Amino acid sequence: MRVISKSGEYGLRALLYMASNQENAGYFNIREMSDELDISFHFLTKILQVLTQKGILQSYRGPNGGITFLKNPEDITLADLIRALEGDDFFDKCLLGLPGCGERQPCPMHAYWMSIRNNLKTEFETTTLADLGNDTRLKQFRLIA
Amino acid sequence: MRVISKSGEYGLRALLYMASNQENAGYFNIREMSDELDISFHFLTKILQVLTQKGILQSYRGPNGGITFLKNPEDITLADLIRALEGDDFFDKCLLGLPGCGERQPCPMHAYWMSIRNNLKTEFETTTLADLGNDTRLKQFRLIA
DNA sequence: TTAATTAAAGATAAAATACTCTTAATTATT
DNA sequence: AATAATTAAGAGTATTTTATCTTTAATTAA
Repeated sequence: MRVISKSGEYGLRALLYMASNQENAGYFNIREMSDELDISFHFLTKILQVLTQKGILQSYRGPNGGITFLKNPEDITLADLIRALEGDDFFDKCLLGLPGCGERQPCPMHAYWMSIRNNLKTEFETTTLADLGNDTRLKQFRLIA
Repeated sequence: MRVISKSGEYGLRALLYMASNQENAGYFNIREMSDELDISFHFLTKILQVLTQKGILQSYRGPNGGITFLKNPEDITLADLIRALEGDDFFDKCLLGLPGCGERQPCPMHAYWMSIRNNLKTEFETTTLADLGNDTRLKQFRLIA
């Protein structure tokens, strides 16, 4: 089950990395992060730009510039991040992909899937980056098979 | 959230259709089904072939041929169907897409995601086509916006 | 003024997905 | 035996999505 795209994966990895290296102070240099996380610099830059536009991160140009959190990690939920990178309707799609499926015209899977989807949504909405980042320091951001 | 591919959607729609029209007896003609469900005949044929190879359906060639259930709808779970069409590792993938992520080398999201994933898996493993097909007769297989 | 950085937009490449076409095999009917 | 109706199988094509790269602009520090 591919739940999120590469953009989502990279964004999540980047934010977890940042959340677990907050002592860093100042701005995170994107080039360094992209090296560290083994993500294409330009691709990562674009992803972080989106998160900046969505009000999750804050950027600063010029020497010693970079990015940092605008909202605190305690206030950024997994759902925020995923909605920003995968689209606002992420948690609202019909399992069968039928156009027009909804309360008024439910598809055969509607009620069943909605309940599952809502559980997932709740889970993601109540988990913050801080929750995840806490003991992340010890863990792997890059695993090589 | 796109959980399943078009193949998965089409396969699920087709099986729900069949499960809710069992009085039909005999074999379901694929051409008719593809018309009814508005799915390309050749594409649907291929999907159903996979399900036949996986031992979920049974086919019969020649005049009045078609497909029917090999296993009973009460014995086909959503998980069976999805595994057949999306791959056996559907419920086992790392949220971050990291190679080598597992118990021995967990990624930062591992424990968290595994628990969510397992709930979903259990849900899908305990829901059969019969459960879903029961009152499907009344519902829409094609919704037009 | 220069160098270091992110911003932005567009171009390209690669991969995955979706779909189509053709031919073969099987079966019923005549 | 011949024909027509079907699914099987595999190859081929098209489309879409995802990922990446390139270039230029804007901003800032030194």
